[in-house]
Amino acid sequence: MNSPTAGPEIADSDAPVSNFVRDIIIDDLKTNKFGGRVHTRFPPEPNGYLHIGHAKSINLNFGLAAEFGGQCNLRFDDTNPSKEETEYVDSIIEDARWLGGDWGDRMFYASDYFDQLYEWAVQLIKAGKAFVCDLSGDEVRKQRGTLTEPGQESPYRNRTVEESLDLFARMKAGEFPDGFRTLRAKIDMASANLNMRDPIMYRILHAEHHRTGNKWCIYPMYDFAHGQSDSIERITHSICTLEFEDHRPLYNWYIEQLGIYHPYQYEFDRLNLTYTILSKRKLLMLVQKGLVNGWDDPRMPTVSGLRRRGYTPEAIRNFCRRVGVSKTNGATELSLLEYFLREDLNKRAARVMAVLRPLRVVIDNYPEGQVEEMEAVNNPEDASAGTRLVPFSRVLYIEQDDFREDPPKQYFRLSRGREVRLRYGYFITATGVVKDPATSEIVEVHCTYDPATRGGNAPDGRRVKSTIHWVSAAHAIDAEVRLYDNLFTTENPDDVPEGQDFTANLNPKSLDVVTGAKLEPSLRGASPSSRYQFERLGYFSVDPDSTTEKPVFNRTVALRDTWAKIEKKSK
RNA sequence: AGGGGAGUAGCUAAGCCCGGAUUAAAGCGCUCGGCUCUGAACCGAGAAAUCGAAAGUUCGAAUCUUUCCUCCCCUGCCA
Repeated sequence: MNSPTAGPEIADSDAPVSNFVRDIIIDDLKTNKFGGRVHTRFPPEPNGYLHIGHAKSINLNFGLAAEFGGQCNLRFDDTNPSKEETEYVDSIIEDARWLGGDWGDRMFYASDYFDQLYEWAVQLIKAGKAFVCDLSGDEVRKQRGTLTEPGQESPYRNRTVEESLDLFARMKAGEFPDGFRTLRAKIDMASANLNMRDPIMYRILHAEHHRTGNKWCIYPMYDFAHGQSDSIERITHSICTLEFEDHRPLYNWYIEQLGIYHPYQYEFDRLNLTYTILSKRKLLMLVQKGLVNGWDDPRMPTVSGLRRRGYTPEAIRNFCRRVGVSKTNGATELSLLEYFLREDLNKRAARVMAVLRPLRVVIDNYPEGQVEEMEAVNNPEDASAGTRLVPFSRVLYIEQDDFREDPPKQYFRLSRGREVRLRYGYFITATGVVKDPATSEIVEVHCTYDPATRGGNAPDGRRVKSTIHWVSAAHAIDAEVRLYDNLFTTENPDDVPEGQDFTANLNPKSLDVVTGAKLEPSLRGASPSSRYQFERLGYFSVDPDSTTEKPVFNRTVALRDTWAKIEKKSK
């Protein structure tokens, strides 16, 4: 039985998990580096939907702010109008909020700062730290050098401040076509860090921006926008992923040259999950090619997909906390995520009986036309969930898997001559089967019941080895149930033979639509997105496609299945 | 000698900065047992780590030094 009070292990599970970013913050608080402030930000680019990797970042950034009494902003990194759309910002807001992100009124856009960024660019030109470059994209690439060789300085590098100022103003005024000129920082073409080889600050892009419309035809690069945005928002700890480590010197350079408030960047490892792809580009490809049914397909690792699948924000949050934050790149096992899902659902999901693949059971000695209402516990983990009544009658459905004509050893369920318990019902014993003469498939099982075992207990104390679930045929609701399996068949979907891509590892059996499922009548009118445990099967939630006439359930995750393991081993 | 990161049980990951108080945490996974009207949950036990390798410093090294190995990131006018 579960204890009603929070035990030590529950307190432990809420305790913050030590990580290096947190340690840095604790240090900074100790040395009063930011006057006791902790201010983070979650900075998605609105060019795709959020996925569970972003959830890790959200959890880190908002979690750290909350733990130390600070704040966390939501900021859209929207400096590239050609890839960004309002559909994405809407979904990001919804998803980040669903995950528990609370940014108060601090929702910003890098595009809010375009005017300021432009002024800062002018400031750097005036200081001789930036210049307008007339080189084409190809030429810039050629002159950049390689990993082992230094680059060459642009012939425009030493043009006068006045000329650069004039040209930059004309870039802004729209006098030049896309890609015709750029504004570049004057740093060091010989730097071993490619990001420091006179990086481009602004490029010409005659594209409509989702927020600023046609006001601008020059847009700042990420590097010239991100740190300054952090600075404007007085961010203390700017936490990003590992691939930006190389950018940190540039992040610092801009801030130092500008002489503005200095936030500090720290990098952590992005989340990888086995059997899962977490790349916006690849996820977008799955959507665009119709390999899944949209961003919120329940097989997708997107936040909207997980939500539709039936995940809870708490489960995701606990997972993120447990997975930790470090700088090692590896892949977390999907089973860890599923563990936290089941842990949460076990506490909150009402139990209910549903039969996915029905097999008719006729109880020969049960009075025809009789119906009894059996009392069933809604949630053994939560006494306050109460009980409900489930109708019992002469003809029932049980799971096809729960009857075997030739039971293997260790199979405890129903077979001819064996007695099992119908949960909250009666003990029944199988007496015979009816087969389809054409296919010799079992279509019906005949049983007898023991009237003394009503409710599921034998007064003589005799035991059965198994309890199975059932639904009264006359009272059952028909439903569609969608069973999901991993979207990919391999732990690392990117592990493919030469010349193929990750789609080669797509699991053809990732979706199994069961149309003839039978549900107990209490499920009638179950509200959208509500969650249940179908006893002995798993956790299920109502899909948005569901209607009163045609209920649709998603299997969120199956229950752990020891029998499946035993069966597999004996094969 | 391009630069930047990382290597602790199957996975994730504490500890490393400030060497000894840890028998090198913990969770997941795995194995076994108990309990049970869900083969679930729960409870208990267990296996599992030459701390990437080697050498050095030291009374003492996962922690300090050196060398080596492996993996990841960087040559977008993407973020």
